[in-house]
Amino acid sequence: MEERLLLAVDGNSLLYQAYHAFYKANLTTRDGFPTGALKGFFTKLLELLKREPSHVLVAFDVHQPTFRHERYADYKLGRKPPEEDLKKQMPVVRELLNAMGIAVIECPRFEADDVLGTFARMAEQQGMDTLIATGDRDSFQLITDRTKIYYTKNNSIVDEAALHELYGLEPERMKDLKALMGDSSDHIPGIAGVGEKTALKLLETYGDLEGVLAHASEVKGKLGERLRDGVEDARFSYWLGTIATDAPVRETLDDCAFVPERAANARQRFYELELNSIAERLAGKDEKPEKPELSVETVAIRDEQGLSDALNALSDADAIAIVTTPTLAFSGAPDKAYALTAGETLFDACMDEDEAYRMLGAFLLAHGVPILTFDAKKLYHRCGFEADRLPPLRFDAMLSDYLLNSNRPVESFDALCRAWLKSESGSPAHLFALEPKMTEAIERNGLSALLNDVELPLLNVLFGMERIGFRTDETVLSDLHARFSETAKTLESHIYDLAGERFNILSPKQLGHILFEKLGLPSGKKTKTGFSTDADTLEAIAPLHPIVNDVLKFRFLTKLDSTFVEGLLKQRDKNGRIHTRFMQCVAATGRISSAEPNLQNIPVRTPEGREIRKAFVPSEGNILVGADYSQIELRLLAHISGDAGFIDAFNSGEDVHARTAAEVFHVPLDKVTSEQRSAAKAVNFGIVYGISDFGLAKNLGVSVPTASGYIKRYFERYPGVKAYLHESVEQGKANGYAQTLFGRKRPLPELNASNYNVRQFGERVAMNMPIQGTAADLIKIAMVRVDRALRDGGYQARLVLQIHDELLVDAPKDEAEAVKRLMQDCMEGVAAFRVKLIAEAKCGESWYETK
DNA sequence: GTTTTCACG
DNA sequence: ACGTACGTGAAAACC
Repeated sequence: MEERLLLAVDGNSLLYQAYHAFYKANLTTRDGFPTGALKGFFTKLLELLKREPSHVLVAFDVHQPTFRHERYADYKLGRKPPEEDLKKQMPVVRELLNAMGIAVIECPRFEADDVLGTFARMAEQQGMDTLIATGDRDSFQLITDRTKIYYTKNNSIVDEAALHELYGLEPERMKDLKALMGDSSDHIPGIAGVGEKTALKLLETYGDLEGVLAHASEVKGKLGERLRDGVEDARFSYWLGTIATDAPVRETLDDCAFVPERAANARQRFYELELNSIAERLAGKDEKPEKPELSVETVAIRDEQGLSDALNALSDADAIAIVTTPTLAFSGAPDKAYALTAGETLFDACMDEDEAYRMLGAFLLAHGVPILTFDAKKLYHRCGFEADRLPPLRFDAMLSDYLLNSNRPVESFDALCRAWLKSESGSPAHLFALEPKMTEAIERNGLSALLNDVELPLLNVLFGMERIGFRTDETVLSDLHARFSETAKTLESHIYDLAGERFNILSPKQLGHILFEKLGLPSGKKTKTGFSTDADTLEAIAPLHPIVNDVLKFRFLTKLDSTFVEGLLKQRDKNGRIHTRFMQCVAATGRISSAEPNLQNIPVRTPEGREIRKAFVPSEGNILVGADYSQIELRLLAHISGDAGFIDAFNSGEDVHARTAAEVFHVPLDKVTSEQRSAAKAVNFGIVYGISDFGLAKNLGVSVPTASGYIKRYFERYPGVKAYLHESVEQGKANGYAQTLFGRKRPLPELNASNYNVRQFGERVAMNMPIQGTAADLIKIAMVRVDRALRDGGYQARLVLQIHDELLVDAPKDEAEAVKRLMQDCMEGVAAFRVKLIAEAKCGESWYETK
């Protein structure tokens, strides 16, 4: 007959032991969920399962008073509640056991060892052997010829013979031993003054407890006295120390039947808990485990000592991988990581994060160790680095991902890991796996130069610009605020008078109601929620009612005031400087964007708005130097299309829009009217945006056929441009992406859309991206060169702002002229095209003056 | 959280 | 017959 074995595990005992064994390892998941006890528990359990038991059960105490409590209220009062993070793991143990198909047995009012005893006897009656796994010596009383103890404290098997060797006692007499000596940890009193030695001696002499008590009068001296006084205590202790073998359990042995194949069901859950070593051991014999790319163990850092230990452990690492979300975490090797645990977990003893970054930063600079990270610029800020002393950056996953798919703005490191690895969590250790994968993709797509020579150096430049900030003049801003808000207030009451009631002018809904319903003005286009009230619509009806211009003016002034004046005042630091964030991985074309605040949309087109630029001033004793490219996108269009006529239009050195007008309208250059020039300018821009007659008509305020005629004549005059635009779309369709001269790519999934409008959009993107994107590449390269030239030349001057085709440098006055020339040279010399690149530079006491 | 409007290139 | 310029970010209203 087949050998049958019951493995009965004391869940509480094993879990406590596992918890304390792994406590020092600070094992957690990436999110900070503690997993040390789980790891210890299941490692041991798996070891036990190697004995191939036919039946397995894990018994737990029920968190209710046991029947012994009821009679002895003080019993075990001294026992501490489980620590917080052990508590968190308790339900997970049950969940995992259930997933493995292992019986979890609890018996109300009985303890785990009572359940073990009960099942051991049940097994014996069925002729089965039992192995009880526990770290509790009390269980030794359960030993029989069929029941052995696996003593987890020293991994030994205790059977009758072993027990005899240890104590010289039969299993049954273990209860007697305890009744005499007591057990402080279990609050079993025993007989005062009787320890293990004495108790063993007494039992040797008199056989059992009753024998000892019966002969107490024969014992001389102090000991005899104690025995006689302790009869009650001893008998009560005997009762307390007796493990039940008849607990009213509902489960039967059949419920404990164990099917090893079923245990593999829990594998996924173990992976989720990042207990990969256990998950792998659970794999069935034949099947290949569906293993994540990496198996990482995360060590929690709770305090400065922990951090400094972790850093010490990495002092010889070749590279350090760092992520900053959800908390700081780093790694020196693919299989191990360290993470600051969030404050609410684990005793609330999380160290101050800023201090952690300072310590990490100091370590990185001291060791000069290359780093791998996700968003290095953010990391530099958090570490408090200076732009002239940065650690070597080996890999920035955010930048690489952006170059590989500019259509998909990078949301998070977690999302990136999900996309590139089969991993649920964003462990810093995963960067070691991402680097080769993404670098290979970068190389395969011809993006290495763009990454290494443009984006990575630019990252440092942008960091410096963000860190230094742009000085602002509070007086200018508060004066403007006073002016704008006062004028707005006057307009507001004027509007209320004209409307005959008060309402929220800024609410399109309420404004629409007043204008189009109450005043009966003709409504133009509609939005999905109602009447449109945008500037175009209102300008069209302005002559019909005086309220309209007031509304436009009111909206204009409140926009300037709230978005810019007030917005900027809120963002000034204690030195009056504004630190924008340059977003390097947002725009699909490769441009940089600016946020919090956006310094790339400070007004310039209107006189009132332009005033705001007077608030942007150089540092004390300095001057601002501004330099901007002239018509860079159109020049690129000329170069890329190779259209001889268009190239001539630029190289003639004349006003390109006027020149275009002359050619398209067949008039001498000096006879071009301002309307003709505007039309030509609009067509030029339209080309860059991916022309459509409708869009041009709308922009110029002419009929669609008229606009269509302009485009037709433009293409007749510049056939190379027309061919280029056609070619761009064809290339886009063939490749699935558009690209710049420097190889930057933008995927064009829109070209395959079933929706006509989406496809049209894709075509315009295909036409626009190479131009806008190449211009973005050019100024990025120019920025790297300007920054390098300033540093290499020993200048104090520093870049402070980029606005797509314009750069601003904050320079000491005595450097102004040199910096001006340097900027112009760097910008114009960034590439040699068939059309010369022109950059114009100008100094000023404020940004207002540098135009 | 989404929509509308509008500032810039 | 369709509904349209390209690329951004921020404030306020609205739901």
